[in-house]
Amino acid sequence: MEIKNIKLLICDDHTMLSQAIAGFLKDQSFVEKVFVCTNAKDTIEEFKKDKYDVVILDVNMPEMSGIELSKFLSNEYENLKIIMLSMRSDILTVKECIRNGAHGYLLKNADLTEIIEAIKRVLAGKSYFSKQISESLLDSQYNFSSLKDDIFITPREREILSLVITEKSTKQISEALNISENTVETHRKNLMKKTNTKTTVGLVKYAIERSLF
Amino acid sequence: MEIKNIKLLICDDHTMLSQAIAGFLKDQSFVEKVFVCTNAKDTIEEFKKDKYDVVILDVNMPEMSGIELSKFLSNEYENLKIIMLSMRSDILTVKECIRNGAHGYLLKNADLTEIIEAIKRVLAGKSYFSKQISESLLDSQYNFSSLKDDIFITPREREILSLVITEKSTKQISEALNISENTVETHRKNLMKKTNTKTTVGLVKYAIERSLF
DNA sequence: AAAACAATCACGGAATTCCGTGATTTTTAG
DNA sequence: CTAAAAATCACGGAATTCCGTGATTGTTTT
Repeated sequence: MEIKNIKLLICDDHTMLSQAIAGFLKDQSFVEKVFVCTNAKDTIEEFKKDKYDVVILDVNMPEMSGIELSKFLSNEYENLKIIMLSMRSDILTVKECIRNGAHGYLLKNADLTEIIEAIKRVLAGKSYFSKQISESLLDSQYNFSSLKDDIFITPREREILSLVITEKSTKQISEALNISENTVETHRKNLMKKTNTKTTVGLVKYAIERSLF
Repeated sequence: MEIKNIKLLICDDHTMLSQAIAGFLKDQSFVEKVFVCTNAKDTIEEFKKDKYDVVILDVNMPEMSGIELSKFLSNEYENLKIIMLSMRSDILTVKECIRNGAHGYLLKNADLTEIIEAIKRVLAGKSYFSKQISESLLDSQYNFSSLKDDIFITPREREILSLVITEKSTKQISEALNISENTVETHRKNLMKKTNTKTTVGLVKYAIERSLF
């Protein structure tokens, strides 16, 4: 099957990156159109106007993240291929992207030409991951610790975490939520267990890095 | 004065971005050469081999930051023009860049064509800042609070902060750096004062949010 | 209905952070 | 050469986090 007349959409709040990549892709012979968006809303709008074969989505965007957008688009458009773009290489994020419809995952510090490779692969019904990612993914298949990695934070835990990262102490949180300090501590302990961190610092990093708030 | 035969060097650990921008710049008539680096070390090496008119440096890079690199290059090469590239728009960072020799400051979410404008401006001996930045800079001239904002984190403090965010305790840090726990505590206290935070959590947020590491 | 999960609470002790206050020694820049 | 800035250290006490261990009560899910 020959690939041609492909229509692409890139969504990344770093305009400089998306425009530059768009310029690069426009030069490719198999590309018919490249549309650039800087946020999820515009992307959804544009999808109502035209049909696209492949979208390249930044994972971390304000308002609506690329992951949420991916979930939405993959539900709406059956044949659409989705490639995520991210500067983070942690497996949890990658897995979450896959669960939400992504077919490929590219690192921003990968070589630019990987994009071409990725587009061709996903159009051929296969998947594509930056080298570093695919290695980690393979590891995680055989690695025990990666399984318990599949973390689910409960609503209450998330609520407590949100207060933790605003520099509230256990006492302050307990007062804000009208529960005992012991309970708050238990939640914090469980959070640390689930996120596999030892200190509040780790918790904060976990939360911020995957832009939970 | 006409601008032509310009040699550019781009340094950004996000290869995808630097390569894409390089592609864009190569198409410009006034550009003779564009060299791409992904880290400070390679950049310094390359400068020993060839002469450049303008460098575009990412502010946040692992190992040696763009700011440090800027300081080094502006000292070594008198006529070199330096444009910083960053995703953060906080004035403190901008000011620090200026202090360290930068002539321009571009946001990654600015329009790609701004680069052309910036290059032409700095080559003409002027400065260039993304709109959002120049507005903030103007504000800060008249705004009191922005002055006391002028935080200077010393190299040592930065070092300690980097260990703090890797979940190291005061004791562990003191051992790693071979200094007393008291000293580490003092640094932490000073950091919290300077960053206007009350807890380690705040410190971690400060560091991550402006991607200091 | 039983198992699994979520949310709640308790206690005690070790470890760590936080805070004020003050001081000495390098190092750096004018 | 001298200020200024940076890095070093000290002490003591209050506050907070961290950790283990265990338990009760609802609420889903199968």
